Amino acid sequence: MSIKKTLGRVVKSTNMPDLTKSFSPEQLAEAITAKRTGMKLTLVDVSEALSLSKPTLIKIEKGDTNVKLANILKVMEYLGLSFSIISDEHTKNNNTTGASDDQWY
Amino acid sequence: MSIKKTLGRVVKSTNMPDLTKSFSPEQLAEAITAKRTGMKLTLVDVSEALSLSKPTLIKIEKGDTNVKLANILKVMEYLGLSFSIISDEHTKNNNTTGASDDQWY
DNA sequence: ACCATAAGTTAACTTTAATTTACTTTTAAA
DNA sequence: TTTAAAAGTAAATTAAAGTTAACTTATGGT
Repeated sequence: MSIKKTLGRVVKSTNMPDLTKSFSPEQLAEAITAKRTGMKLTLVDVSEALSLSKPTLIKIEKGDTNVKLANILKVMEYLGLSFSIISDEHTKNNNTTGASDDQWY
Repeated sequence: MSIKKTLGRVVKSTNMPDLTKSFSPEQLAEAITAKRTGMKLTLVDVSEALSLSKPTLIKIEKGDTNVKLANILKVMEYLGLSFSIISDEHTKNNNTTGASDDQWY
């Protein structure tokens, strides 16, 4: 990690988005950028710490989903973010038969 | 989608994992498999509906994180699953300076 | 206005995920 | 216990993600 971190001026410092809402890629991107800037880390700080290239990190922070999950999880873990899984219960019922045994959804 | 879906016998029908637990790739994999089997869909059903190859789907259901996020999201959306983002607040404090302005985390 | 630092872009290249096809194994219904 | 459908695996090819390195564009402090 770079020594200059403590000397660095305060950068943009994006506001934290509402994390209770259900997921969207843009929202994840915002959360990551907000966390990183809030912790006063540069893209290079993170990219060096995680051995991840800067272009990939930027793709992640732009909400591009054409990125390996592994890389996104590395970044999230490093910044103290994580997912939880939500099951949209009883919403879509595309059964042709109407059979309804053994179903919890 | 295959016509034989209504004729198919009931497959494994894995139990739904506890989604309140903190996120792990394995848990996501379990949730996806549980949802799919609960909806009585085969891997080929899903793979055809989403134009996604069977090997990739299997990687996802095995918890392999070397998969594009886009593909995982396609599957989740189709099955009625989604993420929410969690911020582990006030947990890791790796400041060297102790400076604490402009920080919400 | 200057200047250093961070952010973002681009192109050539490397690595690897994803597909295709075919095959093997497992599963459960008849 | 046969047997057809589903799950899982493997190898070869294709498509695309990831890296590197150099460059351009912001951004903010002095």
